[in-house]
Amino acid sequence: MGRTPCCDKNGLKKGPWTPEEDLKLTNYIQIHGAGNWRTLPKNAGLQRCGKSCRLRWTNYLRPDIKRGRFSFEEEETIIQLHSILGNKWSAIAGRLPGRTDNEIKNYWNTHIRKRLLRNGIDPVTHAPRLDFLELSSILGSTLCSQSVLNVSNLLGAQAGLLNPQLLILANTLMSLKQENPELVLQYLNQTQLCNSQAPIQDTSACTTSAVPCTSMINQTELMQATGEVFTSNMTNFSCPTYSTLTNAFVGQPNSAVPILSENSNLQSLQDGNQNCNFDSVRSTPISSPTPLHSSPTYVNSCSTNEEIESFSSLFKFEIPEGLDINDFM
DNA sequence: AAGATCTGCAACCGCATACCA
DNA sequence: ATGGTATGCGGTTGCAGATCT
Repeated sequence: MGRTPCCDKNGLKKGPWTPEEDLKLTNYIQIHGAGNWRTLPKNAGLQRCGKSCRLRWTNYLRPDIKRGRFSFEEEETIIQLHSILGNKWSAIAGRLPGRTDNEIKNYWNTHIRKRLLRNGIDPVTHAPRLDFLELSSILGSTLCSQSVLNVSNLLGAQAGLLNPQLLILANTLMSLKQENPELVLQYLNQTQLCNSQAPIQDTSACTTSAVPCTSMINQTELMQATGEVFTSNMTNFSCPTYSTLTNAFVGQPNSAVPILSENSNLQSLQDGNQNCNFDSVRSTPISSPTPLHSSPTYVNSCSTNEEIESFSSLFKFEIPEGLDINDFM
């Protein structure tokens, strides 16, 4: 139907609201009630368009608006609702008393979306991202196999479809294993990185299928352990804590490295690895219809607890049953 | 210390839909 | 049925403050 008359007519103010304008709008609505936004600004003595007034009232001045940070419960609710409703912010806001659609939208774009991305979850589909599955598969098949293969050869022509740095990462792990297989195997056994019940030496359990080997791999720890190696090979991929590698491969030879829960992972990261940057490894989500760089903000470092927490659970998704990794190769 | 870059959020823009004459 | 207006909604922008180099 007909287009809304543009708000920016002559004499109408735009931009941030002043306290005086807020007061005028609030006073008017308290007396006359909200509604009839077209005539409201004139009646309230405001040089604003009705649209601007409505937005200001619904998103900021309304007395029932809950200000402040979102609680954990609210955040979980938003994620769940978004997985069902998509970007229906008003519908989501309807289930979160005191929160506006604009506030939820902003919070999604600035916090939740980035956290999901860091966790390897596509914020559009809420499914694990394909490139992370690929990396997981590469790492699993690489580390669990006795034979030394070039990952690019392993993937053949499909390798070009992956983030090149994923290939570098996998190749680096293979190089590490080639240079010092005993340490790698020892570490793999300690961390049960290969999900086989048998020791790594019995590689048949792993080489038959990459998927079982990579399910629920604690890859955060793997990343920590190999971070120093990456530093030498990758300019943008560095974990500055040298002790991490030595602790993992040299220290505590008799004590099994614990399989970390999310919380303990968080603690270990907080203790010494806060500056790890994995973003260079992450590629534009293949499964996402919208390019990553379309977002006005894009994380490029991990420095907050929230990010560290998210980071610690990286790769800890389960590969769905029935998913044939060969479909991607 | 200062400039560059990043981040979060309020506000705007334009399209879609509802409503009404 | 048609067309004009009001309102709702989602995407995007701009800016101030924070952080980084």
